[in-house]
Amino acid sequence: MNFKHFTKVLLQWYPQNKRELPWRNTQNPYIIWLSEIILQQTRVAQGLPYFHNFLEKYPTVYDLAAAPTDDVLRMWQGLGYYSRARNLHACARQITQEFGGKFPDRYASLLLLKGVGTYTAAAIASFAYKEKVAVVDGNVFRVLSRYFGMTDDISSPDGKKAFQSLADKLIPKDVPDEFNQAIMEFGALQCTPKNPDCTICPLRQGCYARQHEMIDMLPVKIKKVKVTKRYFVYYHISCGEYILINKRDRKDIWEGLHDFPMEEVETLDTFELKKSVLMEKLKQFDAEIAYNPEIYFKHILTHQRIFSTFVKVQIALENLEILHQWGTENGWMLISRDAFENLGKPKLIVNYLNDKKL
DNA sequence: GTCCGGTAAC
DNA sequence: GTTACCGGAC
Repeated sequence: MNFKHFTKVLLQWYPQNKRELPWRNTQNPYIIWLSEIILQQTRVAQGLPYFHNFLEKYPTVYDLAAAPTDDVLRMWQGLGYYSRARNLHACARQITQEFGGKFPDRYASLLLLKGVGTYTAAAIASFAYKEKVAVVDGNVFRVLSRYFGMTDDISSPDGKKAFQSLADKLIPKDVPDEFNQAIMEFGALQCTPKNPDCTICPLRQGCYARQHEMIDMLPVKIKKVKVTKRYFVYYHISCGEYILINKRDRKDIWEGLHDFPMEEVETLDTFELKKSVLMEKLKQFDAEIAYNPEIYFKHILTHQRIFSTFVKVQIALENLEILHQWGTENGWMLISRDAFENLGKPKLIVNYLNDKKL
């Protein structure tokens, strides 16, 4: 395994490259805790002035606990994620009221604190008490996934566990605090999210991502696209050998593909043919209409779930000319079945035409 | 405009 | 298990 090499290089790299930051070189849990809460979701440069302001105004956890919540929130102004400030304050009161003013000194007990999750508990436990528990933050995901070629999804709980497990195997028992600082600093300064300079990387030998040209693909983070539901009512309007079709335009799915005239509705449950604007217009034609609301197609895209029904309209041949005119006015085309066959269509339409559900 | 990121609440 | 929370960098 490369474990030994990885850890050795990191521990060697860190003292030569680390930034001098005010919360390093202290084992005061209050200072470490304060800095870690501020640094959650926040870059060092942005958090630094807040850290100084807080420590000046609240030198001890008692000062912070005694402050009005409004003051704490005012101090936090501009830093974002304001639940952190509320939790910071609640945690300070927790410490003074439930823990006699003394921070818990073990990972498991630190997790009981408001606003302290696995990362922050590990950071405090290792930095203040040298407990051998690995921090896993965004930097650690990146460094480990790239060096070891770990493709687990970091946005899933299982993926997070896999990284925690690996980090816990890597962390040395003699200098767990140094290791935690080193791997995060390495991620922040050397193994950066974008354009890392691998030519000067001390871990380039043995780096999986570099050897496999996967720097830009790691870590794997599966985007949680929110799936929206949409409801389409399609009108399959034919006249002899001709059908009325629609070319889909920009700013929506299936740009440039062909489908039918349609109406998008809020939900199919309450859709009624007699309320349809299109049906109203179709009344001018001599037509035969078939619609079964029981039958619908479900179509799944990455970010959309489409439910659609089809209204079949057969128009008398003598209406061909006026149908063509009406279609043109609406930006549709009246073309032969054969011609439609040769146009690109969404899978949903193809499924319908193939009678998948009808 | 897109990406980034710990925790708690849902 | 999934989502809301915020501001800054690019």
